[in-house]
Amino acid sequence: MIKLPSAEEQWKILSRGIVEVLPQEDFLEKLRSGRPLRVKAGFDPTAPDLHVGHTVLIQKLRQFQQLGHQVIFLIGDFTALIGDPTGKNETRKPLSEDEIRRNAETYKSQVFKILDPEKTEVRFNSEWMGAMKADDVVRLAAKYTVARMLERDDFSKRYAEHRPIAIHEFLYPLVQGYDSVALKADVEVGGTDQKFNLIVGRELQKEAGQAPQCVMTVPLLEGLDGVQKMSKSLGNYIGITEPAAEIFGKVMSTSDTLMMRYYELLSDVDPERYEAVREGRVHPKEAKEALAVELAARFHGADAANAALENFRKVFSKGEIPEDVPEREVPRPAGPVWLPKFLHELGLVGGSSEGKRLVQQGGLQIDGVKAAGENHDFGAADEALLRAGKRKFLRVRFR
RNA sequence: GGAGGGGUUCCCGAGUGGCCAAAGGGAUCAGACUGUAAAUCUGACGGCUCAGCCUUCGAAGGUUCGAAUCCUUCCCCCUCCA
Repeated sequence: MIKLPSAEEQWKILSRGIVEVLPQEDFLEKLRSGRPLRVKAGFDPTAPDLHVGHTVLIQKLRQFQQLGHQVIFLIGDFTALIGDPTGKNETRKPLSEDEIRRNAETYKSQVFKILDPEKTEVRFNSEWMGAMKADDVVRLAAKYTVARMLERDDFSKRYAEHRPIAIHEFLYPLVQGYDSVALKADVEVGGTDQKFNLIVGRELQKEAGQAPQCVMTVPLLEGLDGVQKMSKSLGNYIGITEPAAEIFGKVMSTSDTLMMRYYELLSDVDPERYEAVREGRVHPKEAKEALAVELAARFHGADAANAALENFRKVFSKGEIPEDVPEREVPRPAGPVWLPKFLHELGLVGGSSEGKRLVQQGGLQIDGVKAAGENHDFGAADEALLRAGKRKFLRVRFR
């Protein structure tokens, strides 16, 4: 049996960066009991590509895990089968079982970059939900009232605005809550948007004669635009499977304000350093680079992260050419080429109109010189280095 | 079942017969400025063999010299009443 640190020590670690724990006293009591807690977090297998926004929660789970608690990684395959009706988005197509299984696998491989697979209990809620008969579902539905459902912010808002709420949307919180019953969860962690669903779990556990779980919420991470929450569909995310250089570049492109937020929610730096950054005692550029290295290293290792840093400095700080410029061989043109088309053929732009625009606006450099016109004669040169916009490089070799 | 509102270019959203590839905003891209920051400014922003041509305004037909705008049918979304 692992000896757990004192409740107070644990609290110090676990309370960092969270929004709230309900009820707090109860949570401390559970920590004091000294037994490993069953800590549940649910994931929807619809989006197999994790981004760093998801990792806020996963990092929290890791803390629990490192303290000796039992983390339960719940994959909501049953819920995914029904299809997710989240608010404004149009109803998603239900996934096939095969897709779900594949997604779940991808999920696991990504999550286990952070969590210890040996110590994580992976479960699927189809295990118990799939076995339910219609009458079981009715019984489950009977445990909650419409009025209480409408307490959910999202529902009440839509109800007030006369926007539709489909009946099955009511089932989501219920199913999620029932998962806690099935798993006998002591704690459930989720994003703030999950608060209502997490609380439903408490109610259902009480009904089932269990001690209700504590509910811990973590903030939703803002995406790269700094306003909306990070999500794949908004394209404002940093994916954890992205190449180190991409992760690095994306972190560097954040505003200073957003960087602070990322420090708060994603970084593992020690408290002194964190304070120094927060108080502006570290130059923002330097702080940002450090964060970019930290995140790139988390998913790709220190070597890749340092390489990304060096390459970044080289290209953007010193204006040099990156290490790994992709190359293409093309037949030597007979005379001057029309650049818009040429760029399109090389895949540097989406179409010749776009290429034309790029050239006109001075966004194209050939061997470090801004292209003067739409036609260019490469003459007898054996190769040329093209730079389209800020980040796209290509070396063409003529043969 | 009844009544009403609506589907416009990536998104929001103007546009009710020609001056409409379609206002405005957002997003995006490029340039300037920088710390590849943010903010700001400038420009671009359907496609193409690019002073021209082709394809767009839910779909298909029709009226007209001419339609996103008018008519017909159809599809889809939403609200209210029951």
